[in-house]
Amino acid sequence: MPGATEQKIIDAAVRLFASQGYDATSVQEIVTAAEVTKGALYHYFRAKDDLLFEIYRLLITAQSADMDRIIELGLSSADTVREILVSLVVSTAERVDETAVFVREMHRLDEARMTEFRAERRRYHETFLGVIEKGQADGEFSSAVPADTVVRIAFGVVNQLPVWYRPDGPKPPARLAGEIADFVLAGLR
Amino acid sequence: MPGATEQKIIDAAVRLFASQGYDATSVQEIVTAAEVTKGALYHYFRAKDDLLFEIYRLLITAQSADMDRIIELGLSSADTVREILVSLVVSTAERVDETAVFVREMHRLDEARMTEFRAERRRYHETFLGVIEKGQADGEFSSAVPADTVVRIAFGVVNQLPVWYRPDGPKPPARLAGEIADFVLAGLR
DNA sequence: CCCACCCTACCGACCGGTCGGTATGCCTTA
DNA sequence: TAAGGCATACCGACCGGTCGGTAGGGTGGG
Repeated sequence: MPGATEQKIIDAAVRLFASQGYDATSVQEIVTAAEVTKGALYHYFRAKDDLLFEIYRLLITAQSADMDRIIELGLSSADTVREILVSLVVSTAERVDETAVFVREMHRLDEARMTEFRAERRRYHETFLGVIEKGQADGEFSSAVPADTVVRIAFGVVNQLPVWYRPDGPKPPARLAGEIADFVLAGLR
Repeated sequence: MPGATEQKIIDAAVRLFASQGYDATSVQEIVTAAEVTKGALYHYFRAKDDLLFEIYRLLITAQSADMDRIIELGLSSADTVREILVSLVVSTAERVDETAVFVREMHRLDEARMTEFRAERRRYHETFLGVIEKGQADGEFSSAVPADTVVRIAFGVVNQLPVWYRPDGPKPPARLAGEIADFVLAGLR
């Protein structure tokens, strides 16, 4: 539960990292945009890359929770896949900047944090994979295309979303999410 | 037709930019890796970001040419889509580093070059879009999901490929490409 | 045949400037 | 009056880019 100053710093960092990149954004720019000073930033964060870590943590925690919640509903495989995709696309559209930073700058994490994140991503990845494999085993989905490729395709669109999605574009996020889910499910028949 | 020294510099730059990012890679690192000196680098390139520009140019030129060549074959919509996807996935797998740099650092181009690249990308994008729309108009493809969403999904996988593809992984590129094409075409029925 | 001349390719010490991070102390609130 | 919650001034490392210089091969006049 970050305080007001902490939150202002993170918000400014996300916005600047998303538009210019991590290295191209100086600490001075961040504090100026957040209307605080360097003293305040280094009071709350030990180093610049703690900001990156915090951004990732917030994003991945929220997404993991969403997926777990959906799976516990115990829907059919098709409905589970649809719900996961829709929730993922909608929540990604709501947080395009965070996602853009995450996708572009993940490799800048140090060894320890990288390992931690890879484990979390892997868990996330394999949960979704499990849903599709179950649907294939039950005969609800076709087995023509291996499940891992389907997962790659699904996450591919989502992670590229910050590249082309614009909040003021013609299609609202919910409609986009529906179209993407339709297409993936069509491919699974 | 770059000379040996020039080529060594570009190769080193691609490798380093892909693994550490553009800003995190110093000119000194590049020349050390390429076994040349700063003098040599600045003899061939006016500035560090000329290297980025050159990397993008090589990549996009090759891919555009591939797509044009396939379209001129005059195959059915389904076969054209399949050929485009297979060629794109295979050529991207062959140049994962270039693609990783392209996807992650494109926003660092200056205004003029950015405009030029957006135009080229748009053309590329719309050519593929045209193929799918034609298939839908002919009744060869379903119109359930709008063509632009399909294009986004297809380019999404390809651009995310550098994140997970490993040349020494279990699936050879051609097989991966086939699976992806199968899935997209299944979604278009 | 040779030597003066030149030109391309390359070298590496150096510079101005910026950046992440720190040291120190004030000031408010409990 | 102690303790967080900041502000300000500053540091040293490093970075992209420059610049005076060199090595060596081609070439043309004598």
